[in-house]
Amino acid sequence: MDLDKQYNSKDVETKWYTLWEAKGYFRPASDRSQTIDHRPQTTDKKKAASVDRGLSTVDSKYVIVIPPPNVTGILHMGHALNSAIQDILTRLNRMKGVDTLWVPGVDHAGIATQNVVEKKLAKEKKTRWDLGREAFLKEVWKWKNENGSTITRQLRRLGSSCDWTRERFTMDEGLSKAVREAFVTLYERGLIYRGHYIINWCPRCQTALSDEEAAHKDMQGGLYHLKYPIAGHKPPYEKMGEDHLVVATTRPETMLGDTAVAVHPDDLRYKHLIGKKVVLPLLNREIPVIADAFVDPEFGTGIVKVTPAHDPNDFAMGHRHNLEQINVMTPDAKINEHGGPYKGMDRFEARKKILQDLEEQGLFVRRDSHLHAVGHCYRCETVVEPYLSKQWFVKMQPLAEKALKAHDEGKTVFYPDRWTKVYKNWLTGIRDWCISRQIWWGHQIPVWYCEKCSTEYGVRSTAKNPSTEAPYAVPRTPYEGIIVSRTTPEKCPQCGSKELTQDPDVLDTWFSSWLWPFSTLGWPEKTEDLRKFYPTSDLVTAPEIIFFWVARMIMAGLEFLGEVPFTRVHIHGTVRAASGLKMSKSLGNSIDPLEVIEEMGADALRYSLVMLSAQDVYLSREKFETGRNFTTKVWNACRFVLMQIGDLQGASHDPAQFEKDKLSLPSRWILSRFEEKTAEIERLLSQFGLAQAATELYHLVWDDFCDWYIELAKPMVQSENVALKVETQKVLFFVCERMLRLLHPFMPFMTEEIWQTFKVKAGSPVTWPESIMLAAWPGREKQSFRDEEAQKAIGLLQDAVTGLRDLRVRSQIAPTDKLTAIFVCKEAKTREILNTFEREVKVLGRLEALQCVLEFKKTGAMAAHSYPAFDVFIPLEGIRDPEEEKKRLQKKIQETEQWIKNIRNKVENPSFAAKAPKEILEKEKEKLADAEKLLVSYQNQFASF
RNA sequence: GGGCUCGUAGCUCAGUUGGUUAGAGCACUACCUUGACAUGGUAGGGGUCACAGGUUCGAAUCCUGUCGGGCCCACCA
Repeated sequence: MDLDKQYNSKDVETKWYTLWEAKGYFRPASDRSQTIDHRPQTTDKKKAASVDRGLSTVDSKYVIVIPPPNVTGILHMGHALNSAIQDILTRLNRMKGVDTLWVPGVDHAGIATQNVVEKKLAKEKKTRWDLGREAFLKEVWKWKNENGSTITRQLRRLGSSCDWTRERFTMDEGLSKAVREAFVTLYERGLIYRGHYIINWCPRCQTALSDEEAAHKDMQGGLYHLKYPIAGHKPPYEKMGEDHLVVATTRPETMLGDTAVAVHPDDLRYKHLIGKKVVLPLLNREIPVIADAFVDPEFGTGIVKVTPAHDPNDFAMGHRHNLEQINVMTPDAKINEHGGPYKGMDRFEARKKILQDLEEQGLFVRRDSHLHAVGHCYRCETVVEPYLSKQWFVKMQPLAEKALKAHDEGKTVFYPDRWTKVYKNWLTGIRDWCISRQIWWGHQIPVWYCEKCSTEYGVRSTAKNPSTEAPYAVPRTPYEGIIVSRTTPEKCPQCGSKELTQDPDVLDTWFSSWLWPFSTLGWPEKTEDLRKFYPTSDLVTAPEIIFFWVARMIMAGLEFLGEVPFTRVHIHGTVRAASGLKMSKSLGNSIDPLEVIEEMGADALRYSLVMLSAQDVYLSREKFETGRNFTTKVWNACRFVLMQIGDLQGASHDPAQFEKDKLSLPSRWILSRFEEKTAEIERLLSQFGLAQAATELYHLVWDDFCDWYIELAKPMVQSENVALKVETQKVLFFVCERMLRLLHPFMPFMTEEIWQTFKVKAGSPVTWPESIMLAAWPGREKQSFRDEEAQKAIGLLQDAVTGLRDLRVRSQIAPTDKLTAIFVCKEAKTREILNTFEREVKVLGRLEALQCVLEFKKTGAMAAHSYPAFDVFIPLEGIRDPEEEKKRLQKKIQETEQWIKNIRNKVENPSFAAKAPKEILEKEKEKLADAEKLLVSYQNQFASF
């Protein structure tokens, strides 16, 4: 019945998690056949009526949206923090009796997963092309089935109480259906188009990426200045603007695709050259000099080489001037047949060779060191290439407008608020979303091309000038020869041909993730879950995911269901290594959450993380010790309580069992303290202040409960006064049980383990829920124990005891020596209180006897400690170092005088009296009185030397 | 270039809408293996709240500027 001396996190965690899941506690209450009574039970009906049972919100629901982790992922600290926060919110609401749902799952992580499997194949010297699409996909599924549940298994280790019966995967049948529905719906609404544009291309993954997937990093690179001869001139080229122009570029290899050179139309230096031709070196192609306002005359020479197929700006310029687009690269970033002699070279190899060749021809001017942002593939870190290709896009502006409107109507709220701006800015300047990926693992685009009436994927042949497919000129009717369909079509509706080919590309993984809040609930079917749980309540995620996911989910929710998918968005900090860098495996600075769980337990991990999460979390191993020590403290405190209460009959968690006025002061105090802090914690939690709430709880448990109440209770439970003894046992039990419930969302495992023992202890006739998970959250109960008087009294007691302890240390009196102390207090009230606490002060201050007197003259060797309300003296064999003592007192006197001066200045300032609130004024006056009393005490002491 | 954020004890950070003599954890010093707990207890030392102005009776907190970190966004080659 009692708890083991040491907490065994491993066994306890497995035991309870298995049971919780088996019993269906993770499922929403409305799903379970038996109704669970969340109310604390009481045997006294009359008193019960006065207690708020926390049932008022039973009709409401709480649904949290979890970011689906990547199927290839393993749990890292970011997940751990994210899941800990979500689990706290979930457990909290469940305890409040709210119908609570948390749907878990993973996304298929198209590129990442495909990379993993391709790497595996590479070991057997095979590529996906060797296998073919179908066989390759089989391999990926095989891999997924074998390895894809790692992360969800790890989430369980953390204690995440998600409803695993509803677990989803973005490639599930249902979610795939949702993806098709979304695609086709958007297409029908004219919000999806296919176009020939510059996109971010990863040469290693060989696929297009969205703008968000190309992470820009500042890199020190070169800005190369090159000479382009003006047509008709011969080397040497020495007169800039007459026989040649100088252009600057960071990517010299793209010059192979140059189709113009541009200057600003008003740039007088070059006006005469507009319309003339220059000769593209190495390839000896004549290209025109054009005028375009995009060119910044201030930058470099004011002349830009224009490569429409390899740079988004040049692409736009190319459109304005009807320039040819010459793609000089193959999908794996080698120079293609348009690159003449450089064909077959890798882009960086070609760069070197080109610079070398230019140098030989006297066309290389110089290289400047240049810091610029270079895009990198977020999955493999390869430098992405702006690349011209035909891709599918979602037209974002109409979607973004809805999201912005919803936000203005107050339908979405960010915590903390500053992220609102980030969100809105992104939406305001949003660009179209490239959703097609040239990989195989994912949702294949539900578009079919008729082999008869459309050649080569339909539109490509008709698009000689891609400008006819500008993003905001989307045809209202489907492209001819293109079939966009929710189901696999059998024949072409135009010509009846059965020779149909599905678009080989798949959709961006986020195109399935952005549907998550409703696709997981069954959409597009009109399911019961969807009706009941949509829209959801909260989303908890990290800032880096706002664009990828949060904003897009909001847009999707509004577009497909007409409602925001969640109202509150909680953005927590990023987890970083102590060095400030992002934690990542490749940097070797990561701390594996599972190792921490093994070593210290999941509860310690969770508590530490949450306490640190007020801002970005900078982690080092030692930081987990705080949580570990705290869990140990809780364990031991509960162990003590269990030992003390023995076989107490009728131990109950019913607040109605106590009559405030009849309790001892310490009990009144701890009950008051708990009530006060519980309200505070409730307040903090309601505004997502989890870190602050965890800190409050930490101090409540450690400082108030363990350091003071338990110490005060020790003499009381050993008292011969049976009534006092039993009362104290009951309060210990009551407070401790309540503490466990407050702690449960933060440290689920240990609290359950202890609580079950408590439950056994409580015995009949009190009935308890089966698990602490189903017990009531104490935050909403009626306030009935607030007790100013007790708080004041215990404050005095704490001063008295602390003062005595201080005296002992300062006077070097052995802790075991019993002493007699004299308390001098002017006020009868204070004397009365100290007298009441005689027993407690004696025990905690290790006294043999104590006296409370009105006045006292120090005689002989005595040490003293002063408080505004009283002085305390103890006899002393001999003062160790009188000079030290004198100095100390002098310092104290000085400090106090300064203090008094400060308050005087304040209080006696007429403006203060006129303008400050009365409360503050009163407080200041009290302070002044206290300070003056203190000063007198110090001066008296000093005088006695 | 734009935006956000931070600068408080040796270290990591709390500090609500301005109002106790600015707090905690770790580290440090001294004492304590006391029957819940040494992953502990008691007591103590340690801070011009980055800097300079301003608003105010009153500023760590609000405003302006400066310096110094970090992050995000951005198509200037």
